[in-house]
Amino acid sequence: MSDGTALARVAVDLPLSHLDRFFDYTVPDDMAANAVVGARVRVRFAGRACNGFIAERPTSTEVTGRLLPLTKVVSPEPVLLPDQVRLIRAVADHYAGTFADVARLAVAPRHAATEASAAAVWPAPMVAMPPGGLRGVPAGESWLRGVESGRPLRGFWAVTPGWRGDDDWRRGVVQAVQAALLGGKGAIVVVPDAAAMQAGFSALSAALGDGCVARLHAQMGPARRYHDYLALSRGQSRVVIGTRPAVFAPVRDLGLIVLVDDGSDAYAEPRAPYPHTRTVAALRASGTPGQADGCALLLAGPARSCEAQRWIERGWLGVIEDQPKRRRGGSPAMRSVPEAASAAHLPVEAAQTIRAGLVAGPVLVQVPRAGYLVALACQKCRTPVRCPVCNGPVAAEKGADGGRRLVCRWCGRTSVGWRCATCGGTTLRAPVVGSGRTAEELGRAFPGFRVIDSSGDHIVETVGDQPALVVATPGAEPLPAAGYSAAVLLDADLMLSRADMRAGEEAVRRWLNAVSLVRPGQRGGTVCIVGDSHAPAVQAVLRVDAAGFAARELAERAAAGLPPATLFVEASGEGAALADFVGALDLPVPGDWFGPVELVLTDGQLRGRMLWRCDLADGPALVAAIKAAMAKRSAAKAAGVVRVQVDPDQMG
DNA sequence: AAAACCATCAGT
DNA sequence: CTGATGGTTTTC
Repeated sequence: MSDGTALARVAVDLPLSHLDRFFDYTVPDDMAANAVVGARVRVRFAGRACNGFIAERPTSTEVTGRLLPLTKVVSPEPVLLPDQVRLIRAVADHYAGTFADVARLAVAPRHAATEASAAAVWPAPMVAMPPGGLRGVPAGESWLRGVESGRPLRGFWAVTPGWRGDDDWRRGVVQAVQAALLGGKGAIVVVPDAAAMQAGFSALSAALGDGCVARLHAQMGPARRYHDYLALSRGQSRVVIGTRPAVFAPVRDLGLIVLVDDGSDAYAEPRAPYPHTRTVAALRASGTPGQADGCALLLAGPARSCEAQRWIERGWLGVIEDQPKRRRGGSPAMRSVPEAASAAHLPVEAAQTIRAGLVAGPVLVQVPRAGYLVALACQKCRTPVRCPVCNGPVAAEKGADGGRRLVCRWCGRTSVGWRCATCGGTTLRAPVVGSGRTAEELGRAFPGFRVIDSSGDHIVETVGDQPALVVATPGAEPLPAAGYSAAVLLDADLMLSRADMRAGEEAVRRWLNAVSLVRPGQRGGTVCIVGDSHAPAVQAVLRVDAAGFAARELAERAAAGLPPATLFVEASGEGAALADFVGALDLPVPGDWFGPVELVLTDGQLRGRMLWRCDLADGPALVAAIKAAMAKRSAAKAAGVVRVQVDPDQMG
């Protein structure tokens, strides 16, 4: 139908997956000026008032019946660009989710007061590309020139791990953004956390000028977040740095997406449909044939995820990295020592590394996050269990006979038949120990030095150049003013023995991120890994060979039929609902399915979990079938909730 | 939640 | 054949 009536195609905010499409409304004359693409509207849908966005302004409609008019244009602000509409649709389709769910992740919530006050001045960025960064790396310079001339190049920048002042990932990111700006386009930089956002923001502001870089981060507060979001959608700012939501940012004429440390678990969105930032970035950079242009994509970091490796091996990403010689020279000197014979107490060589490092500056000691280490205490009176000989902390180990025995982490002596010295109790409890205790222990071993403890809820952001012992969990390492003189990476074997498909990849990533903060070997920087040097992950760090490790890991995953070489889809829910869902499923492709793999009791209810696996090529068909089954259930108003996750983070 | 749709059936 | 009725499907 095409009779000249003004029309609006609306993405209505509905929770039902069988209604996951656009609906056409007429635009009353008095709303014609405000009803722009991307505007928030109110509409009547099935008798009730709903929120929505105008996704298109079509000139004709397929709908044969009578159209309802828009109820109201909430605001003429175009907060959803056509480019985002396509991206949100593509992400929803990839994850068997709905447009409405993805839109909720993509669009900053409205803050009316901010919208009205508006008119902040965003100066135009200045561009004068500094040396170093990508320009100091083979293939980097030509990559930058390509982006500058508007080509949608995709690259993986393997950042050499070692302290180089501000010439770290930030320098290359600034250059890449400048290349996009020189090409007349905008840029998005996505980082894992708020600390990295601030670090990157400072670097970008210093290079481009104060006040021209927008930030997007869920914890910024509604007013600030909407303020910066509007600056982008209005075209006042062309550059944004932020966490997960930034990958959806309304940047006009997008020329580049940069994703820093793509292996970080912070990129796994915890809300439905659980999109991964790396996948969203790839979808956005790829564009839609015939509809949307793609843009350049740069993944950057010292580590290499299996997914990145897969893209590299398929030629989808080009590698930008130092020659091996420069990579070695730019990295700290590496060594490893086996864990002390008994348990996790500090080996002599690690203590030497710390002592030598403390002469020249701060020393980083990386300890696994609380939850991996277990310290024992008396169940009754909570008194920590101590070694009867040296009063050191004690760990429980399995003895040769299979029975439990206690081993001192200081002196290594074993004991059996423990009895609490305070209350006489004989039952042990195993509370989780954080880095606090380790900091305390290390402080005692190196008296006279300042001890800085950074983890969890007490993260220390920076540390000066004076000698200090810095104990930190992965991701919580304070940024050093002049680099760490040394680092000790504790409990490598423990990190690698986690029951997680990604244990190795994740350990290498965390270690290389720590190594990146240590001065190069030429300037005395030393790193000591405490763990089995035969483990491939430890070898990868010793040889600064993230690429070799990723290639090996990817081959192993492919051989085992694990992601990213295959596609997994997980469905979980209460037993009857899950069974109903499985019944509604019409599997179109060959593949395996497992399940219900697990029946766990959650507050008295049976919860089932089911996994499907198929070749990547069959992925779209499997996902479409899963979506169809969900639509069937939602249309039939079926009872119970089934949660579907495509590419789940944990495979169990 | 409301409207539109559709099959069925009693009353012509 | 028509119009009333009630359950099902659609929803612009």
